Amino acid sequence: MFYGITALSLDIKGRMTIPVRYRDFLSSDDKSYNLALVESDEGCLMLMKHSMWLKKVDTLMDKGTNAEKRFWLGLSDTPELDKSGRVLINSVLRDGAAIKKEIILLGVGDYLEIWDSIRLENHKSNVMSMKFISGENHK
Amino acid sequence: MFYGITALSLDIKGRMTIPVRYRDFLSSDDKSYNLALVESDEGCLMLMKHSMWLKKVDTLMDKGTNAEKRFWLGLSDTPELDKSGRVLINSVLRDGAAIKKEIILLGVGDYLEIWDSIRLENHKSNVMSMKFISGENHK
DNA sequence: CTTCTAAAGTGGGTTTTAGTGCAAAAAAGT
DNA sequence: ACTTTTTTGCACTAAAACCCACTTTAGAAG
Repeated sequence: MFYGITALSLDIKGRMTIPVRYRDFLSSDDKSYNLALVESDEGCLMLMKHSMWLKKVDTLMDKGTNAEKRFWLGLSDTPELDKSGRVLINSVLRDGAAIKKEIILLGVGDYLEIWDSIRLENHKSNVMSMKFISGENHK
Repeated sequence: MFYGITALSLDIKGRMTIPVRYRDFLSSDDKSYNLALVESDEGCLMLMKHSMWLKKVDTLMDKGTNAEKRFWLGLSDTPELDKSGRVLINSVLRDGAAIKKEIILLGVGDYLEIWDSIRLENHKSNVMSMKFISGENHK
């Protein structure tokens, strides 16, 4: 299971070094280093095992909506870890999630979220102010 | 149960010495020194037993929202006490809670809160003014 | 259709920084 | 004054950032 927060930076070519503690898990199921990268509708990218992505895609082919297929099939990529443990983040997906150089990697159970560090800060303060406005402690 | 207030300081690498009176409790359940550190939405970090964190996480994996998982899984870390009774506070979490060097540790029942000393002062005066504005004692 | 060029992608080596452990020094408590 | 606890400093290690050179691709020009 993925959890934890890590600050990382992309190199000039848009590659990200995956923290060592995640590498085994990401590659465990089929001995290869195949990954999948999908654009989330919350403003980040999701990084997961290729096998997990495939399972999701299979079920969508059966009974998925167009919109779901567009996300999981269209807005995706299946990169690999290189020998140094790096992944190239497709430039289109990078732009889609406003990812520049400084990023935050969040483990959220089955997958990892890749956030532009500034965008995550904004997301956090949005969530907090939402809570404040609707919470029972207000007024 | 945790209670009480302690002032302490982080070393240059961001490590905090846990007061001795807390150490046994923090490590009692499974003989190991596993802890969990989660970013609170109130501006501090929560430090708790690893087992407590795990219980929360397990329930979230079942029926938690994305936002909740992002919080409890993503904005977390599971550090250990070293032989000197210190914990490394992850640099990203440190930044998230604006923690610099001087910190205040608050025991709040099941867990400990780690506050940047200045931020806690601000928090206290904010809470007081909020109460003044909205409370029944006003005017 | 072929060649040239620029950009994107790949691979590897080096430097820098973060993390860890140990131990001395300082501070606090008895 | 002595013991316990916390702070500080230093040395070593491992991970990630950085840098540079090579390869492949795609598009433009002849």
